[in-house]
Amino acid sequence: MARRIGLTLDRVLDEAIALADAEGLGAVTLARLAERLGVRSPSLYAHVAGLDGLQRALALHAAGALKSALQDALEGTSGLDGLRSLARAYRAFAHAHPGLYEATQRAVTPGEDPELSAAFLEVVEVVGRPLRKRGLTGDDVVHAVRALRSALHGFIVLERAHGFGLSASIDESFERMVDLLIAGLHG
Amino acid sequence: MARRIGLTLDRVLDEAIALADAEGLGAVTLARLAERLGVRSPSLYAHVAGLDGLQRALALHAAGALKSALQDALEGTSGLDGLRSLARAYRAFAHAHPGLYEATQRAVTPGEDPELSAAFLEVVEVVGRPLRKRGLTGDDVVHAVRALRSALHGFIVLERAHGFGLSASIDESFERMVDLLIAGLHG
DNA sequence: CATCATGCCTAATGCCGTTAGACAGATCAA
DNA sequence: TTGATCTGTCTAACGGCATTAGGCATGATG
Repeated sequence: MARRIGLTLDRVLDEAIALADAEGLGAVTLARLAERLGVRSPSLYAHVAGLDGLQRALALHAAGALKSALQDALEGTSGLDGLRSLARAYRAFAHAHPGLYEATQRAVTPGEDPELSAAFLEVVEVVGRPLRKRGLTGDDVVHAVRALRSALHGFIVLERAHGFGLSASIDESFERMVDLLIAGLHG
Repeated sequence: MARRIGLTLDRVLDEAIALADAEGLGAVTLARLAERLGVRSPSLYAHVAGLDGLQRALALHAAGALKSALQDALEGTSGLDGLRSLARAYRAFAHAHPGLYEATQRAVTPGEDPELSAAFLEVVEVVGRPLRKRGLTGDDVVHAVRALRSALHGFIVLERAHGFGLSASIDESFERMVDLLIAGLHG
């Protein structure tokens, strides 16, 4: 009976990512994933620590992907351009990989899972880079990064939840918000 | 056998709210709710249209409660004070009623459920009030409200998910972000 | 060729939401 | 008071989900 399918953590993760991006993180269930992989759901436990482990792996992968996207956006820019480019890349990533971006929101209580915490921290560090370049230091950076992340993340969440009912252009709203942030963040 | 418990939509909702605020919206299941109410879960269907209906009712209630809180915060303020008071009230509501605030995030696809859409729109309208008072009109109000909501909502979500790892004061981060927004929003 | 580890399987458990249908108690008409 | 009807709760049952235990064939290893 159909043994040794050749399942692999990477295969499983790839399929999970595809499913998450196509139908949302909530659609990523072990049962559906197994079906897509031509396997029974208990078989997945050989590669992943249950649903929770899968979601954690997704979050880890998502953090790395987001970090890369932001780094790329910063490449060859300077100062204000960098901040704007970063903001656009952030939203572009969320649009291109909605499920992965969702995975980024996984709550991680302080003590547990230092690896995931570190991965998230690396993303935060990249966001802070253009701010430090502009001369911010110490807690000023932290506060500024928090404001930036809040605005970007909030915008994306509201946008995806169809929270912007009125008819004005959402793209323009985003650009204006970024203008506002850049201006306020010592521009 | 134990008939006519006297269950009521309000009783059900109150218990659901208590559960949501105590353990998060995800903990609000028909099974647990029924147990708390001393009833079997199918009995809830006489009062609520399944889990989805319950969540919708929670969202509706939450929108009303948030709107009231924001209106109260605006009472007797003017201009800049109003905006700051509103922002603080927004976060205070999310802290005091985490489950209810979570219910506020229910995604509602444009066409369906006009009643819920209208309820959410009323909250948005209150947020826009101090901006209109300061002379903003037309799309300027819409864009400004979107920026404001994004920042406030994003901050709250990140805060609750323990997304602010570093040690700087979260309260100060919030005040600074509000400063930034007020300054940028034509202050 | 014999052994063993591994990757997949089936079976079973328990939780969940949901539906169908029975029934007791309240309400109301006569 | 009696009897019919309505309604809120119940039990039973189904299907989907995650998860665990245990079996077994295949591939790797000596």
